[in-house]
Amino acid sequence: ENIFDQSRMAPKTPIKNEPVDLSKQKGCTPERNPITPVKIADRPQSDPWTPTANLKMLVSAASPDMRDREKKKELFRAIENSEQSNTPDSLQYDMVDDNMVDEFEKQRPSRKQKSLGLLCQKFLARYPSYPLSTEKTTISLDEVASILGVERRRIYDIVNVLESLHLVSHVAKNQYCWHGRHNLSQTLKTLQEAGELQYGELMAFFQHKEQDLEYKFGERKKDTISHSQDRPLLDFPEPDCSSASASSRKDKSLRIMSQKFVMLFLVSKTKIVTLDVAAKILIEETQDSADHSKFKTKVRRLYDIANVLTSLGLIKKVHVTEERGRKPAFKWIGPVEFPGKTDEPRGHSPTSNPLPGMQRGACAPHQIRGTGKQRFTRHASFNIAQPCEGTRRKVSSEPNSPHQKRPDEYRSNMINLAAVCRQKIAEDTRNPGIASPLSLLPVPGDSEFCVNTLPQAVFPVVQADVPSLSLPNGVSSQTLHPSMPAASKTENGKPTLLPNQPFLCFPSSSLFMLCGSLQENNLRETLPTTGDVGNRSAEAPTAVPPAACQKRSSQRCTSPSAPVADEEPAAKRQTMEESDVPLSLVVPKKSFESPKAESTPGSGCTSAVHPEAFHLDLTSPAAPEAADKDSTKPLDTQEQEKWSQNKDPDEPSPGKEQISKENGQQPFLPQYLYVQPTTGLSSCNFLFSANQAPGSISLTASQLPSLSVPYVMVPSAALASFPFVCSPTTASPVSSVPDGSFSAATSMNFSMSGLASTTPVFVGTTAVVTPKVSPVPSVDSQQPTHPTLHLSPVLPRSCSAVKLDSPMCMGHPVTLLKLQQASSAPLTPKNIRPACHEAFFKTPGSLGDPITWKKNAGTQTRNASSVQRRLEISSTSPD
DNA sequence: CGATCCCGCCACATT
DNA sequence: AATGTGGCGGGATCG
Repeated sequence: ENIFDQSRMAPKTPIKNEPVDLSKQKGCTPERNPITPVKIADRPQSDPWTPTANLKMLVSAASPDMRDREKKKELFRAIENSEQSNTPDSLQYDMVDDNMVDEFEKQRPSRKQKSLGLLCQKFLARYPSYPLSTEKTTISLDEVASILGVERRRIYDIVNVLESLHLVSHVAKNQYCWHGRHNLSQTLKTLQEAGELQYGELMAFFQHKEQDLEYKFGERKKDTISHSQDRPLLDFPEPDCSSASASSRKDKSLRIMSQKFVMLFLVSKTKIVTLDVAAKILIEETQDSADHSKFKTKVRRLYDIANVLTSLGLIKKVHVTEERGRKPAFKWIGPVEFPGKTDEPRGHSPTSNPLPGMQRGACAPHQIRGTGKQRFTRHASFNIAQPCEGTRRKVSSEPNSPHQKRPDEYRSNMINLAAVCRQKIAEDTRNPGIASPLSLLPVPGDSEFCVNTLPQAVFPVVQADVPSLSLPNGVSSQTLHPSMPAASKTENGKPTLLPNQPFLCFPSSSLFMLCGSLQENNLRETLPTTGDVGNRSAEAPTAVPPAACQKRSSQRCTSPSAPVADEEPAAKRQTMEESDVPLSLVVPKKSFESPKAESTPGSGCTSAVHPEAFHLDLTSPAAPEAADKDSTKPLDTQEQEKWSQNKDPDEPSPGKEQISKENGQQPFLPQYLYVQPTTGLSSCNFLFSANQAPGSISLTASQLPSLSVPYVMVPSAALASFPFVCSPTTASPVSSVPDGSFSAATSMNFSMSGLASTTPVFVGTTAVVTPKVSPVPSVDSQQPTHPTLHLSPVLPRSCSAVKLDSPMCMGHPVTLLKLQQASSAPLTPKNIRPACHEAFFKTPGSLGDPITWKKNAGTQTRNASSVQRRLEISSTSPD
């Protein structure tokens, strides 16, 4: 049989004719069933191979057995080489459709025949573009490799790129899960948004300016952007399955590069990206270091990626002739607008319908959508209930599967929030500047999130915030993690203050805290971006809303409405102008409407900001708590939408106003917003701290990555139990370093004490906690310290400390302390699931591993908090 | 001769 | 240690 295949394949037209078997592994079952390929019907026949489906099927059926791939491989090769010439016949059969003129060419295994692009086509031919939601298709690397007659290494190249677009996910060793293109549009949208943030300016710049500038710019960006870019993968929220494993590892540069590359296209106005430009932009690395070899290597990789993307029909090769001559380039031929989902053939897809609730501002929709990608499924806190989660959900939902998609969603939500928050803050702040990168600390209840959520993913978005600049991804990500732990629940805590450090304590039921400092560092860079944004916003009021929103959103999500947009840009500009200005947060009342506020229109968000002493009182202690949540999903959903949309400026909430006022009063002092959630969001509360007074500025100056730790998000549920304490960077004496600049970035500390009932969580932006930081503040500030998260175990046993260093990140050191009660037992992320809610904190296992850390955190979070319940509900209900 | 990019060594991660 | 992943760059081919 094998031979048979091979022979067929061999002759295959050089082009895509070769038949590929598609069917094959659709079954979830590990074992392959020779099932008839249902897919055939399903799949869009786009594939040239279709005609040969029968053969394919046969082949596929046979294939399973072929374990002896090695043997096969050899055979294949031998066969191919020798036989190709010999057995063109087979081709002929299949070939019918096209006669490739050059059939002859194929004769020898010319290099082309072995090209990655061709291989990828074969690979893609095996799976339906739009698999039925019900069926899961697993891909066995070995199998595929053997069937296609290539080494695994090549399959990795393909899969990695596909994975970056979420067409597949890494399920387990040697196992990938085929998702198809259902979520492609979402993914692209997300990438576009992220791309806008990260590369928007850049691309604009390039496009406009051309090479000359490029160089300069390039250098510049290196400073600013480069660091941020690299690090974190740009993951984005992904719909479904996320492979758990993936993230931690090295860089997976191919994946990241792939995403970045795609971003460039999406951001590009012309939709054409030249290789060299892409390579330059994508070269992260050390700024100056030997570019040449690197460049070369980068280009090689880009070719690899381009081949796969070409096979996907997303780009095509073109040449751009410039003054200098013609340069190789690729043109995006895939979907450009992602209002909804482009790809989905089926209506069923969740996304297809915008939520009823969301219509409103352009922004909202898009955001939602973005979120949507993830699909509302998950985020308990937000509860986006989506009826439809359909496809992706399944995957994610699987109890078993280690990976969860949720995280993504969660992330996306987070992101949205962050964006919103930032905006507000930014707006509020005098320095419009913007945004400093936010670090989000989600403290999700679900371990899953943690797991899935890779820092990267979330962060990227976050990073995005920082518009033009690069955000230190790592930082952000790191931050998140820490947050997680924080999330752990404590029971109520009473607000406690720390004597020395400025902390905020709140007893809160569930709430989200966002502590952020805004920095303007990168103003310059931002400028360009800003301009673009502004323009864009103006241009596309509605249609583009999403994109536009995001773009600007990064910092501020302004409402779609033009006016708003204008404002923001203006702010930014100002900021730029006033680089020096300390970041004070000024909260514009109207603008300020916090997302939460929106969310809780009725409920009333209470926002309390106390600049003084950083002390926050949460009046709303009561926070209705999560309880509400349980009750209403629908609401939640809406709320969610709102959330996502929250950008919309429209709804100012009183609370906001107050906050703004307060902020206004003391710009310098850290500001916090606390919003109580009402229904949908109910559980989430947000605190924004805009502290960083002057310091922030310094940062800018310092060049540090712009990161400030702007916000901390805590999942309400998680928080609910514990008291949260935040210390704004600024305040910290230690870090006091004049430059708070760095300090800001510095660190966030979270400590969770596992007091019996209540665990206080401290979040401090200041480096204070971290020894390193404190000691040499100034220095640190100067240098980008590695952003590190330190989790110091407060309690000997129960506590686990994790340190995360992200080289990338500039230094926000974060200290996290988790205290857990003894009770907690380490949980495996996988296990996580519902069952062990309690265990969350425990994980001890890998201290070092951030991921692990996250997981743990996630777990922790999970307690029975309302959030969880929601999640469960949500997940289930759809099912 | 420059553009492409296959091939597979080898390092690092996971099991 | 074995095996899975995947970075990386030499050098072969293509055009």
